[in-house]
Amino acid sequence: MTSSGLNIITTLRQMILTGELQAGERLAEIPIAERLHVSRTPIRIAFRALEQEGLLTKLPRRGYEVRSVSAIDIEGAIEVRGVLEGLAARQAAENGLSQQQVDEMKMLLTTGDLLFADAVFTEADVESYHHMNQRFHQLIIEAAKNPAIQAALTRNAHMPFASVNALAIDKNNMQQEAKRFAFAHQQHHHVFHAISAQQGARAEGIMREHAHATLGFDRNYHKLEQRGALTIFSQPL
Amino acid sequence: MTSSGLNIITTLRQMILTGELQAGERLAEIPIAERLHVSRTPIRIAFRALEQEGLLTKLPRRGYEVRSVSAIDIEGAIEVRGVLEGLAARQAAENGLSQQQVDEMKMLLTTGDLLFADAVFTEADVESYHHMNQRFHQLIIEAAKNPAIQAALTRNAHMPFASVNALAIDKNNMQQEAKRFAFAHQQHHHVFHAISAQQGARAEGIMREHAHATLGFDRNYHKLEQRGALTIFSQPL
DNA sequence: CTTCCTTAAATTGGATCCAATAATCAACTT
DNA sequence: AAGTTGATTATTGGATCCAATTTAAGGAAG
Repeated sequence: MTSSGLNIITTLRQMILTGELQAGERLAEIPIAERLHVSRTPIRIAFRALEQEGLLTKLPRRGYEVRSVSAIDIEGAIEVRGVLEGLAARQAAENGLSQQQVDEMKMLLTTGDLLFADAVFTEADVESYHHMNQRFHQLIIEAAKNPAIQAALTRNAHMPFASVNALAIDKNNMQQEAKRFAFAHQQHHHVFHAISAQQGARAEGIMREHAHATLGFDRNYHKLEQRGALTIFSQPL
Repeated sequence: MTSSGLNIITTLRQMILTGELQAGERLAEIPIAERLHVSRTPIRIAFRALEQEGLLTKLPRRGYEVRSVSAIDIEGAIEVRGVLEGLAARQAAENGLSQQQVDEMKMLLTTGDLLFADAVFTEADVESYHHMNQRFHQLIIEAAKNPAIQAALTRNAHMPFASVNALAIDKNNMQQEAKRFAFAHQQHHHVFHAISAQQGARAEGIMREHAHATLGFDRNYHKLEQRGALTIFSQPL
C-alpha cells in the first residue's frame, strides 16, 4: 500500500515545486519509482505529463531533468501571464460579475486590507495573503468564462518556478516587502473597480501591469535567490 | 514491428485533427490499441498527453472522448491566441529582427502577394497560403525570444479544432474567401512594418486584431460547418 | 600513457499479466 | 410488471517482463 492518497503526478509536481527535487537534478524512472514505492508505469506517465507542463525536460537517453530556468525565462513567463490575466480581466468586465462573485471579491479585498492594518507584516501574513490572492485571481479567470485562458495558464503556471521554491519575498526585509504587497493589493482594488464599472480596457491594463508585481519590482531577485532568502509564488501576487 | 514510423501521440493527434476520429467519439484503450497495432501502454500515455493538450476529455470510467467545442470555445481560444501573438509581435519589435529574419519575412510576404495577383484563387492557393502563413507567424514567435509564448500556444493550438477539420474556408465561395485572405495578408504587411519600425504597441495591436481574421470575419461559420463546407485552420490566417 | 575496441550496465519503450472497480444486464422477488 | 439485487463484462491502473539502444567502463594495443 503506497502512502500517497493522491496520484503520482501531483506528488511529483509538489516535490519539484517545493524544491525536494532540485532544478537541474536528473531523474530516472527506476530510482524515482522505488523512492515512491510504485512501479515504473505511473512514473513514466507522470514524467511525460510533467514534461508537457514544462516542469521537466527530456534528455535523449538519460531520462528527465528538473527544468531550470533563467531570469529571462521568468520575465517572459510573467509577460505571458500578464496578457492572459489581462484578457481575463477584460472579458470579466465585459461579461459582468454575478452578485455572488462581487460579494466574494469584496470579502477577499477586505481580508487583504486587514493584513496591512497591523504595523507588522509577518510570514504568516504572507501565507494568508497568498491564499487570498490566489482565490482573487481565480475568480477573475472564472468570470471571464473563457476556458482557453485557464488552459493556457496551467501550461505556464509552474514553468518559471521549478528552480526556486516558494514565495518571492526577502524574509530578512519584511518591512520593505510589506510595501510591495500593499501596492499589489491596491492594484487588486483598482482591478475590481474597473471590472465592476465594466471598464474592460482599464481592467486589462491594470492587470497586465499587476503581473509585474509578482517579482518584477526590483530586479535583484537573482541575488536573493543565491542567498537562499528568496522564495517565489507559483501564483502572481 | 509496428508500421508507424512516427510516435503514437502524433498519429492520434493527426487522426483527431483530420476528423478520422470524430468529435464526441468515445475512445477506449483496447480498441484503439488494436486499431493501431500497438499495445495498451503507448495508448495510455498518448491519451493522457492528448488530454493535456486539450484534444481529449476524460470520462470517469468510460475512457476518453474527442473533445467537441462550441462556437464560444472557439472565440475564446481566438482571443487567447490574439493576446499571445500580440505579445510576441511586441517583443519581436522590442528585440528587433535579425537580417536573416527580415529577409525571410520579406520573401514570405512576396510569396503571399503573388497568390493574390492572379484573378482566381484556387484551393491550391489556400494550401500555399497556409504554409506561408504558418511560417510567418512562427517567425514572429521566434523573434520574440520568449519560450513561454510558444508553450502557452501549443496548449491552445489544437484546442478549438477538434470538432471541425481543416481550413476555415467556404469552398463554394472562393471569390469571397479570397478577399478575406487578401485582407489578412495586408495585416501581415502592417505587422511586419510595425515590427521593423520598432513600434511594439502598434505591432501588438495589429496582431491582436489579426487573430480575429482566423474566422471571426463573419460569424456564420456554424452554418457552414453544418453544411460540411467549412474547414478550419489549426493555425491562424 | 593514450586511444580504440569490446563488452557490460543502465535505461527507456513496448507488451502482457493481474487486480480493482464501475457499468450493464438479467433474473428473481414482491 | 417493476424494482432491486447479484453476476458478468468492460475498462482502467499498476506491476513485471522482454527487447532495443545507448552510454560507460575496462582492457588491450600502439
